[in-house]
Amino acid sequence: MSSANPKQALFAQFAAVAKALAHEHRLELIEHLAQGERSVERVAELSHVSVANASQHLQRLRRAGLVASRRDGKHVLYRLADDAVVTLLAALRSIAERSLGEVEKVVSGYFRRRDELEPVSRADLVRRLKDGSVTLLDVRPEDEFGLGHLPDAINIPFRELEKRLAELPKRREIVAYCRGPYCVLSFEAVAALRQRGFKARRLEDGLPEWRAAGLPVIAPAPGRG
Amino acid sequence: MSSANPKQALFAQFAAVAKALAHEHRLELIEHLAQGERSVERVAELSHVSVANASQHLQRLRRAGLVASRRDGKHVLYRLADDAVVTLLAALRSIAERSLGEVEKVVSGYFRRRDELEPVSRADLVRRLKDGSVTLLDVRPEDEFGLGHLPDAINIPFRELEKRLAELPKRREIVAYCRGPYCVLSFEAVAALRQRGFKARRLEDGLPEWRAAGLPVIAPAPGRG
DNA sequence: ATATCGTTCAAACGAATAATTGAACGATCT
DNA sequence: AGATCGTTCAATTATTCGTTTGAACGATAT
Repeated sequence: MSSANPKQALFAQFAAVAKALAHEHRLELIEHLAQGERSVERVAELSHVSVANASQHLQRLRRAGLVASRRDGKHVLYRLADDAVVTLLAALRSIAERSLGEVEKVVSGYFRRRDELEPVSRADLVRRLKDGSVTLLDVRPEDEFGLGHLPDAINIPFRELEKRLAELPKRREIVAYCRGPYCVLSFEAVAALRQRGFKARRLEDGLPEWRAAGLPVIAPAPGRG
Repeated sequence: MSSANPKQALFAQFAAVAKALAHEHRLELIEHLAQGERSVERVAELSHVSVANASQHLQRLRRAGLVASRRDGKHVLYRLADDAVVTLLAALRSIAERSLGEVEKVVSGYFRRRDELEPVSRADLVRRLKDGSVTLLDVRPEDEFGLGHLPDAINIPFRELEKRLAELPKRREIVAYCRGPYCVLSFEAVAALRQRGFKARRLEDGLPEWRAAGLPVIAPAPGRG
């Protein structure tokens, strides 16, 4: 009987955050911002929406406290306000995966034979990096690598992978990672590497999850900040 | 370049779950269902909405895979589809607390002097229960206790607390819990008990969080199921 | 200053969502 | 069968949300 009014206010605030997440474009914007700071124009382009539209969605996210922004010359750079946002997205994903059969289908259909590729967990990777028994490969585009990457990772964007196979060890196991659980780059990379006779596996997570877990990330050189 | 279409579908599914959460009434309905199975009429009453309205909200939640329902005679009983829903709500709460200043104010204002009451963590409680050094007190209404409660807990609804102080130990520490982090019952109970000279603290979480963590819960007698 | 470029604002329209009402449905009891 | 009670459905209205358009703003660069 006690908590009528303030409780309402509380739920209203929680709902405000949920509302901010409740649009596919905004979720995609967040995923891109999870890779690092981005200008409005850039995320608009990555998400295939108009600049004006992206701008409004980003402002909505900012009002909800999910992202923050700063000005850098002509550009306004947006970023996640908090790594906990990645955790929230992971929880959302977990529910969607568990309860919605369709997602399962999409995942297992498009991200083919997911299990066959035996993903490596974060904890495993940490161990293997310590004893030096793996080579860590970041297959994202060069600019995203520049915005932050895992320690000891080498960067060969997926598109250049075939040309640059010589840079990779033939015997040692290779662990590839990219943006996150639903980014296809590392799937494709592992498949390609295996076909060429390399020993390759995927990291289960991407950079944002790694960072959200509090593990060290090589930050960008503080150039234009 | 690779993941245009299926990615969209994925984000659309995630957004569907977020949309289901994006209404304060639905969040409140979920909180009540987190206590255990409830009829439409009952959650409508608890949430102060009309039955028809609650029914529609509940169906929306069901479509999103967040809750499930079954028929029991005249009644339709709803429950959470998955304990992971509690985890998702916790993530939502954590973001809202961190990023929205207003929630902080509400919390520290209404749930007064939260820190002074030194909440007990789940892990702590498990340890203390093992060595038998605490009495565990459930201050929720009797019917909610009946729908599920922590092992070894005794039930004294908050409204009866003053009348039934004799049932509580004077020396041993008492740990009180209720519905969850934003339920006031345990705050009030601890304050009241301390004023009477009892040694009392709050459990940090409520029943739903306990259950979601995979810890054992005394289930209701399978009477009308 | 003027031009240019990235971002935001304001207005407008169509689409989706929420709450209310009263009727319909389903199960139980007499 | 008929009555009753809890739940759902269908239709309505008010409100909110999403996208587009074109203008306005702010920070360079010439």
